[in-house]
Amino acid sequence: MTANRRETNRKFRQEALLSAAKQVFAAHGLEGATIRAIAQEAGYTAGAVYSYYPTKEAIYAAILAHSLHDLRDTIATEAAGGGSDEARLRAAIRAVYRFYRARPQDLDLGLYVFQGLRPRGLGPELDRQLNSRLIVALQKVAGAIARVGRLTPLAAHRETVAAICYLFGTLVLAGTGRLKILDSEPDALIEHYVDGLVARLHDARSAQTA
Amino acid sequence: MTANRRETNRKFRQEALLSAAKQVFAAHGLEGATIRAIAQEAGYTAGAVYSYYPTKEAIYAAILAHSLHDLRDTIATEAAGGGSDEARLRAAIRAVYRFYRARPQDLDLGLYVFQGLRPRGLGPELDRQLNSRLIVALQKVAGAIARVGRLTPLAAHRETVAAICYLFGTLVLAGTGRLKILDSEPDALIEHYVDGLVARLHDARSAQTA
Amino acid sequence: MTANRRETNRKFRQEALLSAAKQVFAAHGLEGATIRAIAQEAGYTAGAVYSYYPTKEAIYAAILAHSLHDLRDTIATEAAGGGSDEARLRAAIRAVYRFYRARPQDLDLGLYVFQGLRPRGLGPELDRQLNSRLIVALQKVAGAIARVGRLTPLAAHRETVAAICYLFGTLVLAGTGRLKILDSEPDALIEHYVDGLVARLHDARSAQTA
Amino acid sequence: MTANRRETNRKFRQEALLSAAKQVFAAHGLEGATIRAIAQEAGYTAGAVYSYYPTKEAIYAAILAHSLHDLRDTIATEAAGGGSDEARLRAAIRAVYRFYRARPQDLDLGLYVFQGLRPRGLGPELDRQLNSRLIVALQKVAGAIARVGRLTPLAAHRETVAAICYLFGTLVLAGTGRLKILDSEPDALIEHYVDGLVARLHDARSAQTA
DNA sequence: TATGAATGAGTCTTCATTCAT
DNA sequence: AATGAATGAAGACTCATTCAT
Repeated sequence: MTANRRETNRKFRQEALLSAAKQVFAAHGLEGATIRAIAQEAGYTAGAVYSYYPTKEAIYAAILAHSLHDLRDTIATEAAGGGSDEARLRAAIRAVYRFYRARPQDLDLGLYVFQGLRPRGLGPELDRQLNSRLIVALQKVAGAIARVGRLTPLAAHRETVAAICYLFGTLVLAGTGRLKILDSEPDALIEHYVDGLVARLHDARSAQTA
Repeated sequence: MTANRRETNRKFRQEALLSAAKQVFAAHGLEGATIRAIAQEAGYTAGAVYSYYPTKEAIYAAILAHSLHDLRDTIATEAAGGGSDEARLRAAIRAVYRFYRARPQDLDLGLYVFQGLRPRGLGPELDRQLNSRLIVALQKVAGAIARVGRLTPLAAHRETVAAICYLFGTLVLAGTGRLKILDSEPDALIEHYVDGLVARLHDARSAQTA
Repeated sequence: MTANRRETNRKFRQEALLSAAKQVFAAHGLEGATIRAIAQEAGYTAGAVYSYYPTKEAIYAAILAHSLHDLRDTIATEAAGGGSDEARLRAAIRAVYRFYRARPQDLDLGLYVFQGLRPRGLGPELDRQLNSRLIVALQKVAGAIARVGRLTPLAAHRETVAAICYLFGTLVLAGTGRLKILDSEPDALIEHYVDGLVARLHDARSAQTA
Repeated sequence: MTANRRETNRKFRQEALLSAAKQVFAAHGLEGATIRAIAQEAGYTAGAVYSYYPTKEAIYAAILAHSLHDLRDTIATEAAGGGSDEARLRAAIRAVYRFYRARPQDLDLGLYVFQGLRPRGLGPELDRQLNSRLIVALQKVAGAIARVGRLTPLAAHRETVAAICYLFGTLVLAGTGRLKILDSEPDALIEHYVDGLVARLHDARSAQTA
């Protein structure tokens, strides 16, 4: 039991550290997120951080994993609510959108990790983990799309991917300030897209029925 | 004349340096693109770089400016070809897509510069330049969309922005390897989107005529 | 207690570093006093220095502050000894003289900091500190002069400033080796001046009495 | 003759360069006086400077030599004017004072060169040259003092050195801004000193006569 | 003589990381 | 588990100086 308690404590502090890291990251950006800053935010010394994470990259990885976990939860929660399939579809897409809109750093991090900026050492293991989580998260959306449009899994998948592309494109452009220049609101763009998508799905269903 | 020759030589070396910078940037990412690495790639000493660019940021700016310039040219060329409005519209969208698909670093840079990672000092001047170029580039697309769908400028603008979102989202996801995991081809996604867009525009036109 | 011990240790090493800095400064001049050289002299790596002083200028400031502190102490001690007002006056002037004669680098630093060579960033804060200390130190001298000569504060002040001019002039010329060329001993010059000053003050007193 | 003309031209440009150096030095301080800045001020490229001076230190040396030359001229001119010995004495001292007051950089340089800040390579040769010039310059003052006070050469020399100490001390303290803090005007201090000196010399003369 | 290109040593500073305590 | 001291490699940038032209 004592060992258990210790383990629990450890986990707890590890989480606290992660939380601090997120805050620093959000406040100072990826580059400004030094180990020292993170430690300080958590009330520790730089050295102490290494009791919990072997490497700075490991912290990034943990944040990212956390983020994806949260994303899955969010989708599950929001898309699980009662209502029609259509309502759940709308909810699922909106959930993803709002999630990243509210946590732009998570988007940055996700892109950062797999982009040219990639820090070495994150390696394929994390990559696989991320991918599986991503797929699981998307399955919800794909399922909803399939049901609303009575599409084959393949067609539903394609439509889902398209939606994801649009979604992330909107998020990125909004996050980089380009949308403002184009005098456009990301929320409206998303709603517009979802409306179009639903309409298309209904059409597909009608065509099929006919 | 000698002065002229010298100036030419200088420009040439400046370009060579930029080229080296692009390569380093492509190979090692933005963070790995140290002045030393760039200089070495170009066969110079670090100090020599400063004869051509006063600052590391200036190099980034130059690359970005270059990229935007090329983009404009590409669009102009590809979308100017004869053919129907529809053909030109397709050409314009494809041009943007192919451009960034072929030069993923340019996409990175464009996003990088205005993101959380943003280096200070590039500032509003470059921002404005980028914006104006972006808008000009988009005008081509918007014009084509308006003509094909006989849309009001406002409606055409909205449709254009949506297309851009989709376009960049696809590019980003492709560039970060996500699309592969989702078993999707970016080319197909783009074609699919364009087809849908054109169809929608034709519908709009018909509705209007009726 | 442990914290106390640590703090003490830290202070100690900080002082050791300062001491090293002074030596480097004395041996290689202000320009030669690079962070690396200082660190090396103290047996550290360059990076370690930054645990103790945030900036190179901070080291300069610390040395200067130290110096001024010592100067005040020296004057207080030497001019506080028993004896007549005259004796105390002589003691005070000699104290300043000997102080800087024994630590020529401190004179350099004091001049350096506020001269054309001035490093930026030391700024007004240190300036004010230096000034206040300077004035306090001089007050002792001015007081003695006033008492010996029964002068008004104003007259005493003027005489004090004159003495300071002479004092520092002698120190600078001695320090730069010019006095040797002129075949003169700084000690003798100071004594001579003090003698003259005292005589003048006595005269003033007599005149007043009469 | 052609060789002569060439030589003349060369000297001329060398002087122009020196002039530029002085200006840069005055404007940016000793540290800010880079070869590039000097060259630019003179309308040259950095490389060209090396056609005239083998080293940066050589430029410093040349400026200093120039300065001393000018000083000698100034004294000669101002102290040569008709009038009593006393008038010439006053004129000589004032000349030195005004000279350096008007060209604080020259004072800096003089101190710089022989102080802890000393750049290597200026060497004993220049030192000797400077010394001899200094002595010559002072001889004028010493002569005047001797005549006014009817002093032995030795006594006159001592008085001269004392005057020099006072003079330079005042200049240095004024230049470093200390005098302002002490609420004193350097001009007044000098006048005061000269008055005192002259009075003393008259006394000495009277004593001797009696 | 003058240029302009280039060098190379050096500057301060930052930071992830290690380790004795 | 945590500290605090220290390292060492790296980073951008500067500048006197050299040299082919």
